[in-house]
Amino acid sequence: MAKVTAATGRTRRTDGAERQQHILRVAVRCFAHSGYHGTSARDIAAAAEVPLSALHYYFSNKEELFIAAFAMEFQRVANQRNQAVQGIEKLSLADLVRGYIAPLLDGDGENDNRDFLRLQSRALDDPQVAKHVFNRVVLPSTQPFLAALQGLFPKTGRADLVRCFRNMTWAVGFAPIDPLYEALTDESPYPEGSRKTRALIDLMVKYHTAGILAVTSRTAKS
Amino acid sequence: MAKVTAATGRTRRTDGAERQQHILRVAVRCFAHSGYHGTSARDIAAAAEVPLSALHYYFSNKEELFIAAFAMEFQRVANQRNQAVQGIEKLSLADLVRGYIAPLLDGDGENDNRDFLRLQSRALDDPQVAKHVFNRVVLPSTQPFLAALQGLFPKTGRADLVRCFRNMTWAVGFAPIDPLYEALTDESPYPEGSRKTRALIDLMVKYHTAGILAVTSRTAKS
DNA sequence: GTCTATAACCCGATAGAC
DNA sequence: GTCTATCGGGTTATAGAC
Repeated sequence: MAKVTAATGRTRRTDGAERQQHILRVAVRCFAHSGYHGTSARDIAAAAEVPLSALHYYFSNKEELFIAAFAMEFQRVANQRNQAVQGIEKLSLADLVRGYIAPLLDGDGENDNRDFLRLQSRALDDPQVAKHVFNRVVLPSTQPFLAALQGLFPKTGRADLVRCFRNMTWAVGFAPIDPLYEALTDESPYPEGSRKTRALIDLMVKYHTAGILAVTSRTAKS
Repeated sequence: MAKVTAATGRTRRTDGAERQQHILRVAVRCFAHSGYHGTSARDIAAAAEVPLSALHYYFSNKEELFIAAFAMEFQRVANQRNQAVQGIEKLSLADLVRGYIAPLLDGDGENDNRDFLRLQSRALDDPQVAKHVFNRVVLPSTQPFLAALQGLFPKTGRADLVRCFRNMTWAVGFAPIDPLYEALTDESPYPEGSRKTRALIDLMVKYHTAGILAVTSRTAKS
């Protein structure tokens, strides 16, 4: 409603680039909560306290806004991941898996990653959006992990390694936001406190390390 | 558009119950493809070649239509699953995992389960719909599997077993419809032919059996 | 660059004839 | 039970004043 602050009489954010960032951050929250089709541009404009036309000025349409918001959020998490993995010279499988999983589950201290995880699942809402997002943003960032995995298991076919990688991706992506986990255990799926976070990370690392090992150990026939 | 067949001059389906079923089947396809918010009631009516008001006559509103469509599809798959598991007296972990995974991936001969898997992911589109669908339909059907798992690993905490179960669920649910698998391998994520289907089932059984074993083998500390 | 106002269209749901 | 027609309100996107 009120798009003007009492103090200045001007709009909430004065600098253009900063306002653009502000819109993106709000868009992440809105899209993460209600999905692509479930969020209207008006919802985002209202939540960001900017007029609707500002969204179309900075981002040509709703689809581009979603992709920009997703790309920003994905890059933030990818940076955390890169920090976690770099510096380790000779990676073990467990280190590699932990390097992928841990940043997703314990955040960076300031903001947790629930909105990112939800947003990632929301990218599937629309087939065209999903195609753009996966091809432009997600796909390139998978190459380092897959290359490292292939380096550890040179005799395993790439398709099988991709299956393993995606098993891990989907499971970790939904674990902290799983509505059924809550219904089945009466606990939040998102771990509260560093102790529970560490326990969940350890569980996931154990599970997926063992899964990958089981698939790669005998690659030929069943 | 044309809601009337040339031959009879009457609407496409004459019997009421049959028409209701027809609408449900079409709704599954539509919702599976475009999601809850991405599919309009008009889309479904047009695809089913019935007037829009027929949807509101048989199902009071869009949300109930989605839940009915989901419940029908879920029950079909649950029946396949029960057939696969029953008759096995003393289940091994691998049998249990295979009993869960195989029906999802090889269908029942007539129709494959891709629409079901997509529909399942679409149930997350709207928080309220997700709550209804998970609590009313999905949650009760998980009890037999979880109870059997707990029977195999009585010393492991229930929360950890639920984590394992959901790791498997998410991974298997998205493996056959994963857009990134296609982008990374240039192959369809849905296995074509019985040979590839068997290979995928074997891979998934191996992966998740090993994952569950790794988590349950030492339950105390890392 | 930033706003208001509005165009052009689509949505779910229902009234009421048959 | 089944249809057509429509209501009231929502949507994305843009035109045009400032």
